[in-house]
Amino acid sequence: MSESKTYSIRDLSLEYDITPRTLRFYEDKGLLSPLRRGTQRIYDRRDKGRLALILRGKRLGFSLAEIRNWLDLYDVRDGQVAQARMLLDASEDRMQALLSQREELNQTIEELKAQMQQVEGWLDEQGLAAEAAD
Amino acid sequence: MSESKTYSIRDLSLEYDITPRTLRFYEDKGLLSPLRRGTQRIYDRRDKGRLALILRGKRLGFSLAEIRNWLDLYDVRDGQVAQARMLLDASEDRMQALLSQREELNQTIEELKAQMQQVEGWLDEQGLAAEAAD
DNA sequence: TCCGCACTTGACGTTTACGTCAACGTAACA
DNA sequence: TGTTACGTTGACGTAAACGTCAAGTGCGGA
Repeated sequence: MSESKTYSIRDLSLEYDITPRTLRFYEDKGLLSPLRRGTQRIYDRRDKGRLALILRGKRLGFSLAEIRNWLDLYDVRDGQVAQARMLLDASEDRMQALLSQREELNQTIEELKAQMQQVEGWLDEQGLAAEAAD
Repeated sequence: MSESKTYSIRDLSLEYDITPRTLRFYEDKGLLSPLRRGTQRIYDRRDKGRLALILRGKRLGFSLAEIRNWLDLYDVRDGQVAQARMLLDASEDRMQALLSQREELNQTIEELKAQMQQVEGWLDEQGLAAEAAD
């Protein structure tokens, strides 16, 4: 039973709410490379995983070019030690980028929180003033 | 002494490492509206603050259109209570977006960390095997 | 007064990330 | 055996975010 689950282009486009065009575009850019059954694309579990990574990368604001460079970091490979070292180095670079993005995100969140509290405080004052006017 | 600090287009482009073209583009899109001294743009402290927010928004992956909608949330305004309520509602929406982005970012970080540990583990095994071969 | 340099406004070009046809193949189903 | 649905490959279109000229304006210094 090596009946591994596979997906048509429509399956994936429905599940992830993207168009088939998008999937073909990602393939064209070297982000995906599904098998073919005749002329038709047939995606497997690995393709699906990569697609999920791609879409999350996009939501985090990375370009397809950056994402393509990083996708391999998630492929467990059977390379040599030297390859593994380079992989680790690249991973550390990406980790740094992610951490600094988290820093900026945290700052943005804190600042917005402060702004909101300020407006809330002002609203409370107005409420109290209205009460006092009774 | 209301000598508030101001900046030329070049000042800001150098400080934030963007081109003057970019600053004019942002103005065209309604993100900035510096004063004019004759025909020249003259940016003040508030403009500079907005620019910093714009650039951070970009680094976090938001479009200029989104950023424009959110910039006003950071302007302390002298509006009515109804205005303040709408402001708070909009702020909460944005806060939700930021929090869920942080969630995705954290997941990405955790997954990459796991991958890295896996590769490190493999490297250690190789090291031990080499030692044992002595 | 003239030079040079920074600034200005168009206008068109470019890259990224797809959308949108057109024209065709194929596979299942009544 | 049609026809209906889904799939394919081009080819061209488009929105966002600028880059890159071109041609003119204004101003402080020799």
